[in-house]
Amino acid sequence: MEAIISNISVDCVIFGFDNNTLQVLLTKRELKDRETGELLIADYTLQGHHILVGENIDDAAKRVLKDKTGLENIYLEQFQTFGDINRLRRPKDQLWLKTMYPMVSDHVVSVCYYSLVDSTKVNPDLQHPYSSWFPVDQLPELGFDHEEMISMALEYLRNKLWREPVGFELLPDKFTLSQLQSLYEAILNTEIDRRNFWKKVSQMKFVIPLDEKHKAGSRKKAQAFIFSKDVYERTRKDKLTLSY
Amino acid sequence: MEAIISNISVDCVIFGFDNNTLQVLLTKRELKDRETGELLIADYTLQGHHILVGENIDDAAKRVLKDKTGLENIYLEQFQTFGDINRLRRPKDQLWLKTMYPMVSDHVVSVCYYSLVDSTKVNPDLQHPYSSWFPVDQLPELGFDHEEMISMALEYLRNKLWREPVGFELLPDKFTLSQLQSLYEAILNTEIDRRNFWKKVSQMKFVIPLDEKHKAGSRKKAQAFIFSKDVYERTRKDKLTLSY
DNA sequence: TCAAAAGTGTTGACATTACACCCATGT
DNA sequence: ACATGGGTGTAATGTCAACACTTTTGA
Repeated sequence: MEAIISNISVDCVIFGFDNNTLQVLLTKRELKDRETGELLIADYTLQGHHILVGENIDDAAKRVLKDKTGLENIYLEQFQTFGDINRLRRPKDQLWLKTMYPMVSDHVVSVCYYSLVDSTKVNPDLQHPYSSWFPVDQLPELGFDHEEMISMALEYLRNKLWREPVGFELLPDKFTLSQLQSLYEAILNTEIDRRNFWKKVSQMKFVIPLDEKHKAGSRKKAQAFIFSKDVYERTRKDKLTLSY
Repeated sequence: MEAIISNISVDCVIFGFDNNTLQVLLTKRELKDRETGELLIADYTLQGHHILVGENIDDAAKRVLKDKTGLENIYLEQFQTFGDINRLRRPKDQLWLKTMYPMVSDHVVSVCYYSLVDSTKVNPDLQHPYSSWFPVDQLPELGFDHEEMISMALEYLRNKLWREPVGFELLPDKFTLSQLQSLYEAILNTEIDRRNFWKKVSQMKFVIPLDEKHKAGSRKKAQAFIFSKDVYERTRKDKLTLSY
């Protein structure tokens, strides 16, 4: 077992997309009284871990992700560091820490990342028996300050989606326009006109139509598309306007 | 002297606006050989400090700001945490740390903030004899990874300026439209048509014309404006579009 | 009187929005 | 045959970019 740095951790908000809903991967946290068997704590937390001695924080986040999803080389972005001295001070969190990690410092600063994964590639049940997906708008009870982390991650994701084509990270390599549209609708929590969305997307040179057709649960077969990061990088123009 | 947490620090990129230029406040770092008097290190760094035991990281940033500028309640935003194990590994930085702070950990994670100040309210020479303002596009040699921090802070500031009216933090309470315009031009590094800018700004209900006239170095007196945060908060509508 | 900055409107191009019908296919 | 989602065009509106002349006033 490698040595941890006890006052710095990383937490990962792992987003996936399924059933036309934006989901978050959470891990169950349970604590029973040793004698009575009474459930003292039963809630969920994000995936996180302390950083190791000699480990970059970005690498710590990648490690957590690999451990919990089995995935590597996925979209990962640091969005905020939580360093309030009271962030672990709720009684149930104190109870959890005292019981499970008695040696860990009382003031842990957590560097938070969000990552976007193609949820068809993750099988949380196999990877980690206590993990499961929850829709972002129907979260269970959460430990620590993880609810705040998720809502802040979502805010960052929304802002990012608005400016950069990160949504594709959440879809399989090949996708249809309606999948893409419902992804945008789910993340931005809005409705989009299908024809206008089509028009917008067809201007994006980096969304490339394939010859293939997809029978994505629909009656009529829909055209499949892929996202080309390469084309995106080459054709991006950093427009600046004055608009707020 | 209060106890510090040796592996966590905050660094502040303090932006000001003067001479129609976006400026950064930097502190001189000098190290001379004790015997020969030879200058071993002569460069600049950001303002930073380790967090104290029992101190929130946001409060640590406020403390650094207060110490270096004398100002309180100013715009401050956490933008990124630097946690690479090699970030302090350049020979001159190692020499500096070994000489000045021999007890400090080798792996310091730094939580970075940028702040926006009305530079007319700061007198860095009085506040701190080794501090001075530098235009962001004419930086001196910098210690540690502070050059990267500044360029990342600038990126975050640009994105923010695009979406929210933070620029006013850099101006005196009363300002003219040409001051505001040259602020936008300096930060976004672009030229803006004066008439279009005027049109845009006059739609912003939170930029409020005063009866006063200002003789801001110009021949003709210009109208003075103030920014109302209150009006902004009440009239903001979070528009979402699909545009990148 | 003139140089330098302030103040102001119009037009064309482009982007966004709203909206309705036909098509292909699996049931 | 029909229900479901796929595919497409047009008109109205709003926003952005380009552009030139007059006014004020300090030197």
